[in-house]
Formats: sequence, C-alpha cells, structure tokens
Amino acid sequence: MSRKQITGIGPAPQTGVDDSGCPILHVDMDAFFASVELLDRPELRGRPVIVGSPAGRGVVLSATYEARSYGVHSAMPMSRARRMCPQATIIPPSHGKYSEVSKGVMEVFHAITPMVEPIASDEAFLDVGGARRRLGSPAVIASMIRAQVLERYGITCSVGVASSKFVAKLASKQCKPDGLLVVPEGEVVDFLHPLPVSALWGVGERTEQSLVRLGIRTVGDLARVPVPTLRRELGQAVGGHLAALAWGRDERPVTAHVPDKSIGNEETFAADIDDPEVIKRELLRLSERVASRMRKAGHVGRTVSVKLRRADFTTINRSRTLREPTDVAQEIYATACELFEAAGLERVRLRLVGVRMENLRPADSASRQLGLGDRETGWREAEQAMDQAIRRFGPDAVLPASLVRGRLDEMEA
DNA sequence: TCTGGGGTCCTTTCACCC
DNA sequence: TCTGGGGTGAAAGGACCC
Repeated sequence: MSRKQITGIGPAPQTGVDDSGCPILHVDMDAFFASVELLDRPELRGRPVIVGSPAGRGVVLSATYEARSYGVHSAMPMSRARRMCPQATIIPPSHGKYSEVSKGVMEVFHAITPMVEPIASDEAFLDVGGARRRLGSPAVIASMIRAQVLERYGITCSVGVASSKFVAKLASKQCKPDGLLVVPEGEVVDFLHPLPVSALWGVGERTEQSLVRLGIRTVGDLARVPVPTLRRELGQAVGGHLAALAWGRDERPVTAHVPDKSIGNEETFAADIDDPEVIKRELLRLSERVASRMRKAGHVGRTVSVKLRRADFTTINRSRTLREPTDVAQEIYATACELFEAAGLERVRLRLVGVRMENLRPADSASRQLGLGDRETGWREAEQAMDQAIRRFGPDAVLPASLVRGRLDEMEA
C-alpha cells in the first residue's frame, strides 16, 4: 500500500503518495488546551498535565499525551482523572488564551485558502483544490500548514489528507500526534474497513452498542449489512448515512460560512438547588448572557428553550416559539420563567439550568411589529446601553438589580 | 464512576390544515 | 357529518461531536 504516514516536520512529503484526488484537509491541533498551557509553563513539558477545573464537578478538557498514557482522556470526570494520575499537574482552563491562539491558527489557514470550515476552536476542514497551482499538491500544503503553525505558535497539529471530509478526519486522528497522513482516493475502502465502527463520525456509545448486538464490530462488517437492515435498526437517516460512510461515500462540501442555528448558555451549580428564587436568578443571568451574545452576533431569535437537569441527571427541555423574534434579555427571561414554572419542577433539586435561543435570523432582516396591546418597553435600548458600558468598563459594570442583590447575598454568606 | 459547556442533528409525537 | 391520510411545523427527548 502506498499510504504514507509522515511524522514530524520534515521536508516535502515523499514521492509515491498519490494525493491527486485528495483536496480535503482536516487539521487538528494536538492536545490543544494543554499545549497552549505548556507555552507558559515550559518546565512541564514531557510531564502529565491535565486542563480542567481543580475543584467541584468538572471534567477533563484536555490532557497531554503523558497524562493520556495513564488512561486520562477528555470529558472524563476530574475526580476520576486525579485518581488515575495523581502526579499530574492540574491547570484551570483559560478560554481567552485558547481562543486567541485559535484565531491566529485560523488566520494561517485563511492565508492558504478561503475555503476553511472551522468545526471547533482546535480543528478545521480546508478545501485546497483551488490552491494547488499556487502552492503545490495537498500533501505539500499540509506540510506547509504544520510548519507554519509550529513556527508561529509553538504547538503541533496533525493533518489528514483525503478525498472527503470524513476520511480526512479519520486520517488526522490516525496519525496523531504531530503527524500527516494521506489516504489516496483509490485506497479509501482498504483504509476504512479494518477500523472499529466507533471510529465513524456519528457512532457514539449507544449506536456502537446497537451495532455490536447485530454482530457488527468493524467498518467492514457494517459495509456488508444490507442498507434496509441498518435503516430499520438505527433509523432512516442514521442507517443510510452510516451505510454510505462505510463505503467512503461522503459528498458534504467544505462550507466556509455555516450560519449559527442557536445560541445558548448553561450552568451546573456547585451543589444541587431546589430554591425557585435562586433558579430564576440564574435564568436571568443566563438570559442576559444569551441576549448579549445575540446582539453582538447581530442575531434575533424566535424560540426560547429552557434546559433543566435534575440531581439524578435526567434532563428535560421546554421551549416556546414567540410571535416576534427578539434579542432582548427581559423578553427571553420572562418566557424562560414561564417555561420553568410550567415544567412543575419548582421543588425538585436541579443540578443544571440552561437557556438557549433557536430559530435565529439576522437582526437587520427582522422588522419588529408591535401587536395589539403591546407597548414598546424600551428594554432593547436599555440593554444596548448596557452593552456599551460593558465594552468600556468591563463585564461587572452593569447588572440587573436582582443579580446585584444575589451577589450581595453571596458576599454576606 | 459520576458525568462541563458549547453546539448540531435526528426521531417521535402531536396538533392543525386541507 | 364523520373519518382518514398526507403534509407541515412545533415540541420534546436524546445521541453525538469537540
């Protein structure tokens, strides 16, 4: 097989790898948050480091490969990670720092091609089909990106090069850390079929269990199952989708501008709460955050959705679609409170509440109409003034009175 | 072993209209 | 007048991703 894995930033990739049908790159930063932290703490290089909240109910956000060798992985409860690797240095996350590096890395991508689809702060798809004449073959461009990211930001990344998004994504995962893997167009099926089904995008714990019950363990096993059987067992869309992926069929293009579908914030309490006043105060805080983010992004939304998670981790969602779209926290909050009250959980211990706005559209396309009996409250203007004050004086400059009261209570307690 | 926070997408159910 | 079916949109739940 001519598939080649090239590890480390070396010269241009070896000859003999046919990347001619492989315009799609998936770039994935290695242990991103942990790598960024090591830039400030070089003395920790080569040692187990975990990024995550050191206290309370948190999960691992990122871990160095030294920590991973003890079994630590992201999304694992911190308490468990600490037990598995007690010698690890634990660093609380600094999201501002990560988004700054992320922005810089995305600029490196945009200098290569405008066809960049970010899928998280630490990874993106690139379609370099249009950059070949200017910069070279996809594998050459991939090497260039790896070298530039390392040079400018001091962190490594891995790149998968393939004919489709999902194969590129699997390729980058296979060559991690600090690698480059080209999967030639003609070798996609050979590459895919030995992999476990859980490697496929969209197969999580539940779907894997369903597949194992059917005796399906590898992608090759999956490929041999008749499509109607998969549709019956997994549902129309998921069954059809996985059947296509198992044969390497993935037509999704790299899309540079994916519009936001929803904006939300949620918070897990340090201890479960059953006081409706405290919960409503939290709903107000979250509504303020969501509305402010919507105004910053230039969105209004029509559907208010509230998420409530009980102490036993069961979760319920309640949503309501408004007559007119809004970006006003007071309107979002009023609806969120009604949904919370209607859910009948006012004396139930909750561990998390969330507020989300869906059905988004650009604010400038939405003309607000006053209905019969409505009155213009002036909340939008007040909140826009708050946005300005916050921009000038910081996030604590202005707060609704009830949140100030809540903060005073916390200080007195 | 006890589960964050930001999202997207899919499925099911139900109401409503024709 | 009653019944049924198809289409559509909203709501709720849940799987999955990073």
